[in-house]
Amino acid sequence: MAIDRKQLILEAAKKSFSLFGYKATTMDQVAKLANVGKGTIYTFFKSKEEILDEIVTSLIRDMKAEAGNAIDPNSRFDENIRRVLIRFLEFRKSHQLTIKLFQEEREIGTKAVVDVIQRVEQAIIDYMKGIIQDAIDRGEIKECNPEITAFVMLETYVALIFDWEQHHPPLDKEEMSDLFKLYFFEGLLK
Amino acid sequence: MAIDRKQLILEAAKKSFSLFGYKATTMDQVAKLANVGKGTIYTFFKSKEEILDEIVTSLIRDMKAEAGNAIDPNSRFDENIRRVLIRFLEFRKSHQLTIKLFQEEREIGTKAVVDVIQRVEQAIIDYMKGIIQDAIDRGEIKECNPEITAFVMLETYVALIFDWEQHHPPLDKEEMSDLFKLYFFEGLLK
DNA sequence: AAAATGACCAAATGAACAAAATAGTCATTA
DNA sequence: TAATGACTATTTTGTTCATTTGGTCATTTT
Repeated sequence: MAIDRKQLILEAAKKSFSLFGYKATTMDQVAKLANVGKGTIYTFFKSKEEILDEIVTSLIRDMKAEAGNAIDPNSRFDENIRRVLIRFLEFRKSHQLTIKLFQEEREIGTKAVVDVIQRVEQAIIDYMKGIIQDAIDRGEIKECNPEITAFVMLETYVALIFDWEQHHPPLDKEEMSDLFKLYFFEGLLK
Repeated sequence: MAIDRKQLILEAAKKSFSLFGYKATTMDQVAKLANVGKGTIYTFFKSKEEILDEIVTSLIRDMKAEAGNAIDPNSRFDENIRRVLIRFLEFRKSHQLTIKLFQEEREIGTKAVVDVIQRVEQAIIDYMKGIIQDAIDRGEIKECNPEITAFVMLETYVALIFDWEQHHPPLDKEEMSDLFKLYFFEGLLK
């Protein structure tokens, strides 16, 4: 069987995006890395952006799979949702591609990258939304808007992990977990 | 009595910063607006940045005063802290100077402006910290780290007001209030 | 004498232009 | 028929240089 050129291109692009970022990756470079002519790329993809889109689509698939593994049917809802969130953010922290893309979004703001990050974030929120809706249906938590709830939880986690550390000593996993439990599940009121 | 030249300069600078931003304001412009020679400015201030610092210091004083007015001794803690937060963010939304400065921070990232915004944010957190510590002392809420709690509350509010609206219909005050109560005070668990 | 001033300067900025690089096309090739 | 890389229109980058700017200080005004 002949080599799967499309796959070669996707892998080359992913490697280059991870190493140099989206903007700094040239199509010539991708062609060379994939050992194909540049024209070949355009028989599989409409544009550079479409390559990124396809890569991110499979990235989202991987993230969801990882998040699924984090769920333990024997644990309570609040335990599970915290584990899912941690998985998502650790995925993001441990994969070179996501690190580079988030960095490029903040520092350069390349349009295609901003769009794609938005998709990743929405995918996380949609995933959590499902879990939250289930918990409501099962009567484990109070009625609430699942989308807003997922949004607020994600924003809070991101703030605690990325922004708090800008001016304070970082929080360890244990502390994070306790804070989350206190703020979102038990509430501050005595 | 002679005109207070220092005050004239501060007012001229504040007006210009509000209208054009910090970077786009020139010292010649401030001098002209204040009807003083440029050299005079430097008998009162060491640098352009020092003018901004002094303006923001008094801005923080005003914000704290406004926040203080929002506190009603007859209301419960959670009602009060929500009102204080709303006051802070409305202050920020309704004063031309803060609008311009936050915009310049995001869009240009002028160093002096980034520093000054950080000071404003820390001032809000410190103020809330005090209120939270009081509530803990009075036994109204559970033990918690007041600084982290203030930080998370501010981040959440900002996310709901500024980020949520990017891709969703805005939340009205009533909804915001209910969400805040649910997430932070009562908790999601049944 | 003290306070105020604006001409002046070194450094920063940005407009304008040239050169290089790049995404995407298409006639040719294998 | 699938693959290719030379080619092109458009962006991006690098460079130059006139203008602008924050800040100083010798001079003027009070």
